Amino acid sequence: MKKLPRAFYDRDTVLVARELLGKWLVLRTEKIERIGKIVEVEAYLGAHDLAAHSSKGVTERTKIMFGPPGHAYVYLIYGAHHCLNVVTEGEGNGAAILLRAVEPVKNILGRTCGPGLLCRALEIDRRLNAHDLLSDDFFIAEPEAAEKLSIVKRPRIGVDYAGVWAKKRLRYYIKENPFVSRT
DNA sequence: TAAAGGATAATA
DNA sequence: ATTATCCTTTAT
Repeated sequence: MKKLPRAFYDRDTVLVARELLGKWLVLRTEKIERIGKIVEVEAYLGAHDLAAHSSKGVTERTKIMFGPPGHAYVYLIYGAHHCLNVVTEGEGNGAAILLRAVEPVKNILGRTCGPGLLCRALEIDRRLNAHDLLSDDFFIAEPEAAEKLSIVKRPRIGVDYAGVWAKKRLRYYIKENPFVSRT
């Protein structure tokens, strides 16, 4: 299992988002290793993207998005659910990719369709905020057997307030994969 | 379709 | 200190 290098994240966010599909999200705790295959993501392009948290500038919460690429940005939404993002591009850009769904590969609890459930299934919470994805207990890896993927582009979800940005097709998922949250 | 839930950021 | 807001889920 090959861990993705820092350089993988330090590129155009849309490109990284598309290439993240089919990769393995690996999370190790003391006793157990959980693996989920990424099947659905959304790209958040940075401070100019009104749908992204970083569009409001650097704050206590969003400063991780402006940090170096290859880090996890985990936040609590609606007081009840966690969302996992991956920081991309260079420092100061504020770009990130939201992981919306994974397909269970190993030791996954329950359903994983949707950002909140994904985090619940992998037992992700704010303790993993700002975690380095090049660490040994939480990272993204190249799958052992690369498969050919059909990728579908769709508008993002839950961002109607973002004006023209709400219509941009920055959500990507693997075609006909039963684990994507909505089609 | 609407309410829940808690942290966050803006206002004071 | 108080309030509006929120990249969702679940239940009615």
